[in-house]
Amino acid sequence: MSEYTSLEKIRLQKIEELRAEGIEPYPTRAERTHTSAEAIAAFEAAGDGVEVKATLAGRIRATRAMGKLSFAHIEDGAGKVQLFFRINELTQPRVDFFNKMFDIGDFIQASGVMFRTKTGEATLHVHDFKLLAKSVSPLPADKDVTQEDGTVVRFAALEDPELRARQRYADLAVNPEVRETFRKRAALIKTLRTFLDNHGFLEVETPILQPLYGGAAARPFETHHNELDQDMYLRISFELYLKRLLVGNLERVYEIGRDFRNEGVSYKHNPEFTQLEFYWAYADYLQVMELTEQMVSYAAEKVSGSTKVKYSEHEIDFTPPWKRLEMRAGIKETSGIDIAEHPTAESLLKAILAKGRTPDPKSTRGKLIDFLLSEYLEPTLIQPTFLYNYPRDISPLAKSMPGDPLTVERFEGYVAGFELCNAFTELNDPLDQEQRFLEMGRDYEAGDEEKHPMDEDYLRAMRYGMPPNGGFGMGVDRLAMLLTNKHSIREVLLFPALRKEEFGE
RNA sequence: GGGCGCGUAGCUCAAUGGCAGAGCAGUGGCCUUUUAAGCCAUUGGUUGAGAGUUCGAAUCUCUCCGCGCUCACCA
Repeated sequence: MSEYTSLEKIRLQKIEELRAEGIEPYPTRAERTHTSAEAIAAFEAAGDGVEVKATLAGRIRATRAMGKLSFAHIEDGAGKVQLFFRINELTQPRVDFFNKMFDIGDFIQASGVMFRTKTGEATLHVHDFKLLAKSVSPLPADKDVTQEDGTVVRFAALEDPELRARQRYADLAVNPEVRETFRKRAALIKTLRTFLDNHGFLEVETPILQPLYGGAAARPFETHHNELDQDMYLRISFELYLKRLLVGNLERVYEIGRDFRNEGVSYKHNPEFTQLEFYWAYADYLQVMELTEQMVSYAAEKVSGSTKVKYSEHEIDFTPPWKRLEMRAGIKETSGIDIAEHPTAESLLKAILAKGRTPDPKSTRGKLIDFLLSEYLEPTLIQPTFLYNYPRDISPLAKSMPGDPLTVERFEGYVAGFELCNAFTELNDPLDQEQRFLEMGRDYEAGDEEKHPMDEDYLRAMRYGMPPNGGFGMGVDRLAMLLTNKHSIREVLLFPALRKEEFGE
């Protein structure tokens, strides 16, 4: 345990004094009749001369002592309300007791009658009060005031992004808009569930701890089961397990849960993130496209109140239909390179080098196309756009287009210049799938660390027969960013991954 | 992992080679309708850690730690 600061020592001293006076600083039970918002609403609704009694409970956020009277603001889950202490009802020693022993950050219970102050604020006139929990460490100091025009001005807010993420509890305690962000996030996830439930999808849970990983090109976290003496992996996607369920005649399934990828961290990547995947029997990627724009616009409407949301300097319009752009055309338009004219990696690499760009020279053709996509096309895709038809060699689980074996029926949804979702007409041919795994295995030999291992059980499932189907995956955190106007994934994760903190011994 | 930047009181920030400061928070006092309450007084620092240069380092150099931005990576 680290040393207490001088401010903390003063508060610890107060705790001792309270106990010496027979006052428990952490009493077991609390009472309240109204939340702050309920008390104010009841007061506003009551007619003149009607007394509104209330017992409130919350955390002290500001105090203003004036000798024979004191004001304080407390905050609870519903908002803030002002308390008014006066010697007439409480006696001077009780007012002094409040001023001396209560600090910002303490939890208090106060009973009294609602009234309006000279400045018009609905306030609890306190007749009795009680400490509910003493705060030892001062919250990161923060004061704000709502001005007459309704704007909130914040003074000395807690802003350090590291501290805010590491001590999210303090961030939440002092920054109400952070609480609002996470309420919106919860609403988003609930909305996605409702939408899929209403469309006949069954929510399922598949293993997070897996003997073999797959379904995406990513490096996994590895762990070990002691009793089984077996290496295990944290899943990098849900895909292969959800598609096993289609074999089992569950026609529409979805899962919302955590994926883990042992890779870099950035404003749009966290090592664990929330993924939504669904698989839809007898549908293809075009039907999935339509369901996607419906689902996302529905979520935007429910969470933000409109299918148009402000993001940075843009207004993103999720109203269907979204723009559809064939990937080849989009790349040609933005980079000037027509990938169809370059059927080999060598030829395409030459064309890119001629532009003065330098991709990894060992890249496959698919990787080069992806390079063009992210370098030229992706930043231009601000409004929701479906890019469709992808090269086969970077899509080992997607079905080829009839008559064009090198292209697969796949789309990705882009918004605000980043990838939001990824979907395809799923490969359901077990022999083709085995071939793709083998190709991936060869790439793996060549040193790529992100290739699919052969999943024999998945192939066994496929051999029983899998209905044709469309599959879909979406980064829920990224959608949460879009709907809350946040520009880092850390802002929509309560506890984002951070380097381990060193505490003194 | 590479590049750039940042780290000063509990919080937000000054001080660019010459006495480490302000506002808020805290502590003591005055104050019966305040709301960033006000007024008077006052506490609080190993300037992220360590080493070096210098008469003198928050400031310059090096190493380390942490964070941010960015590149790579992330089909």
